Parts: sequence; C-alpha cells; structure tokens
Amino acid sequence: MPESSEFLYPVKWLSKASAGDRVTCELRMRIICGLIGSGTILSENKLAADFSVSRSPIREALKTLASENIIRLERMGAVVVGLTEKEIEEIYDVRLLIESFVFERLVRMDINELVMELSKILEMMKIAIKYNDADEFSNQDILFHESIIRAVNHSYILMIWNNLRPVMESLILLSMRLRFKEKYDDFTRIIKNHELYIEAIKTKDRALMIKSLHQNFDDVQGKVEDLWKSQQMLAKGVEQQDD
Amino acid sequence: MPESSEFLYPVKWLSKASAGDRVTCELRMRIICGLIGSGTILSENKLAADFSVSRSPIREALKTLASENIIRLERMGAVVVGLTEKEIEEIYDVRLLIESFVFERLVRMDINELVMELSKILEMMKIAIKYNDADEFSNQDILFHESIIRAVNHSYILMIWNNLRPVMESLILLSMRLRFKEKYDDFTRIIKNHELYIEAIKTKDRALMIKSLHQNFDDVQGKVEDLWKSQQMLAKGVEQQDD
DNA sequence: GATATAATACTTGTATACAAGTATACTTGG
DNA sequence: CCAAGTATACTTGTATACAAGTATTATATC
Repeated sequence: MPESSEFLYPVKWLSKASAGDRVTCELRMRIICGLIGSGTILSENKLAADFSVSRSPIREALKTLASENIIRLERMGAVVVGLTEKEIEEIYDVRLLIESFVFERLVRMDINELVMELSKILEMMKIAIKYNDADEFSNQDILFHESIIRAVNHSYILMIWNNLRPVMESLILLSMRLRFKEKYDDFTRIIKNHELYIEAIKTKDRALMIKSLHQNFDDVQGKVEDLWKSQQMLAKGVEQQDD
Repeated sequence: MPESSEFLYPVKWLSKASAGDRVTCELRMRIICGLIGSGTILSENKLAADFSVSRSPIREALKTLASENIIRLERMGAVVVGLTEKEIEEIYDVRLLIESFVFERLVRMDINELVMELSKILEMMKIAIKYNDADEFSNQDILFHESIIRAVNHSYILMIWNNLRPVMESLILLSMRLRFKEKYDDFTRIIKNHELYIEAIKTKDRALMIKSLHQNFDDVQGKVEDLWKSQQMLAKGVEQQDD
C-alpha cells in the first residue's frame, strides 16, 4: 500500500511527463530500492488503484519495466524480479562493454567539442555537490556518460544505453542520496575520477579510461543492502526533502 | 494503403499472438524491407484502420518499434527511420560485441549440453533447407545464436539480445527468402560455417569463433537493396489481390 | 471423504470515448 | 494581397467498457 504522496523518483523531473511515465519511473525506483521486493506479484488493477490512474498507463509502465528486465510479464500478473548483486554486476559488464567500444571509436575522432561538453558537465556536478543536490548530481553524472556515448553517433550502441539508462539512473540516484548523507567526502574522489576520464579521452589513453571507468563503478556499485538503506533513510527524511 | 491480406511476417508464427504483436511484427517487416520507406509518417488512426484493429494494439506496436530504433515517436505522428547500410553494420557491431563477450564466458564453462543443443539446431537447419523452408531456416538460425547467448546466463546481455532480436529476425527472414530463390548454393556454406562455430566453442578457439561469426554476418548482411528485392519478389509471388 | 463439476473473482487484450493539445486551412480585417 | 486570428481536423494520453480466458473456491455427486 504505497502512499501516493511519497515519491522516490524526483518529482520535478516528471513535470512534463505523462501518467504512464510517472508510474514507470516511480515503480522502477520502488522495485530497485527493494521497497517492492522480488517475487511480489503486481496486479494491473491494484496498481491502477494505488496510483489513482486507469489501467492504460499501468500497462504501459509494466511493458517498459519488463523490457528492462526488472519485472517479468506472465500470463497472470507481473512478477517482480528486481536486482540482485549479480545483476548489478551484469549492468556494469555491459557498461564496460559499450563504453570500451565507444572509446575505441573516440580515439579516431575529433573530440574537442566533447571534451568541452564534459568539462561543462563536470562544473555542473561540482555545483550540485556544493548545494547538496543529490538528484541533480546524479542527473549530471548520467549525462556525462551519455554525452560520451552520443558522441560516436552509433544508433545501436545508443539503443543499448537507452535500454540500460533507466535502471542505471535509479541505482545512481539511490546511491548518491545515501552518499550525500553519509559519505560526503566521496565526492571529491568522484569528481577527480571524472577528471581522469576526461583526461583519458583527451590523451586517448585507453588504460586510463578503463581504470577510471572501473573506479566509477566502484563509486556507484554499492551493495543491494545500501539501496534498502537509502530508501529507508529517505522515508525518515521526507520532511527535509522540500528545501 | 497496405492490403491487410498480404503479410510479410510468417503468419504461423503468430498463431497465439495478440493483435498488438501481430501489428508489431508485420509493421517491422514492412519497414525493414522498405515497403514503408524512411520518412513516412505513421498515424495511429490510419494504421488502426489499415489493420482493422483499435488504437490500443497500434500504440503498443509503435512503442515497441520505437524502442527498436526503427521509428521515432514525435509529438505528432511516428516517423519511420528504417535501416540504412550504416545501421545494418551497427547491428553487427553489437552482435560481435555481445557474442565475443559471451564466448569469453563460455570458455570457462561446461559446454557439453550447449554443443548438443547446437548440433540439434544444425540438424533442423538442414531439414529446413531440404524442404525449402526459408522461414523455418531463419528461425533455427536465430535460435542457434540465441542458445549460445542464453547459455552464459547473463540477464543484461540477454536483454540486449532481446532488444536486437526482432530487427535481426526481420533481416534474416528477408535475406534467407531471397537466397532460397536465388542463391540456393549458399546454404551449404552457411551450414559449414555454423559447424565451424560449434567447433570453435568445442575447442574454445577464440579466433575461429570470430572468423565464423564474421562469415555469418557476410551471409546475412546483404545490401539494403536486397531487402527491397526480397520484398518485391514476394509481392510477385503473391497473386495480385488489388481491389 | 475424495473427486468431478460448476460458480466466482480474478486476469488479459481490445475497443471505444473523451479531454486537451497542436498543426493546417480558412476566414476576416487591414 | 498579406497578416492575424479563428475554425477545423487531426493528434496524444487517459479512462472506461467488455469479451474471453484462467485460477480459485464452492458445490454436488459418488
């Protein structure tokens, strides 16, 4: 019985979104942080009632979440799969795979414009840290990697990214919110690491790129319990949210 | 515009499918073979009328096709992107990427059961050739590669495959239909090539695997014009049913 | 009491209706 | 004749209705 008043997904990111997208994003967050546990059976009608919408947007959401592999559509009800330790590792397998691929392309391209873009994003990230805005930081973090991927102009690599992105986004959001409360110091390291990534692109240093990518993963990866923790922390701190 | 009596997608594969899936598969085939050209704007209402269904299954289809990157959902109408030479190459970039990844995992696994499975599929392919069944041959061809990918039990690699699969399927279907009519001899080579792939897995010979994978691509790749040709050939094969 | 059968309360997929928004064509005033 | 506003015909997203199917439970029969 989730109260429709509490939202895990940043509400301001949904300002122009449809009800379907809203439900998709919120459900994803709840599943990934463990609020809706693995094995739970989701009913279209029940969800519709909980979110006070009709079945149409719910169906849309379930289809999307199924394509992201966090629920499984069966003949009767959608069963929550969620993320185990293993799956989080698998996500990073894929990121490593595609970002390495992208890097190979980058070294044969003019990367001036990209480096400029990345520097801008890095500045934004610093501001987000300064103002304690975990959500905005996450947003820029994702944008950072997305910009790199977009730069090579490969529609099917971009397709993979797009399929992966939402789950990544949820993971990063939860991870960063926790860090902002508990391990604020981490951010200087994260920033430094992103500077390393830019450096790797500038100097076309493959090894450096892999290294910084790995470090980046360690920064976000976290254990599944942490996601739980993140959610509970948020539940306690809802009042602070409206600043 | 398109006559609902002619279907490019094998009808028997849709026996238990919903109207939404039917429309998705058929639309995809028409887009990929060029029957519905790039730039065409698809209207939900018009499609609904053409396929004699309501907007619900059409919306579902458009969402799916958009996630496959062959149409783009804009604020007014869905615009067909289709496949250019470049995109077909990109698909194979991704396949090479994931099948290489999978191979690395395979060499550290017990592959007896998989080899057995692949041998079975290969037998099936031979039968399909014998009975001139291009569609069944395509089906088994895809199953061959899917079995390999499934074997490593990596949910996010499988996710990529699942996102790629439908477009691949259409490409292979069109390519194989053409071959059965024009280049029947090719199949002995394709079979031999798959035997090579099995051999590569058995002996865990990475180079051999890459080689056979590349050859496999050459077998299907074909030019975009060929897809056109394939469709036109089919159109002639079907008794003109214009009204 | 155990098994077959019927009633029920769900489920899914599709159709249809409607509000709100947006491009196109059509007026109307200058 | 053109600019500006208005009407119109489309669009999307959501709600709702309904048929057909599938589990679950209750009932009847042996």
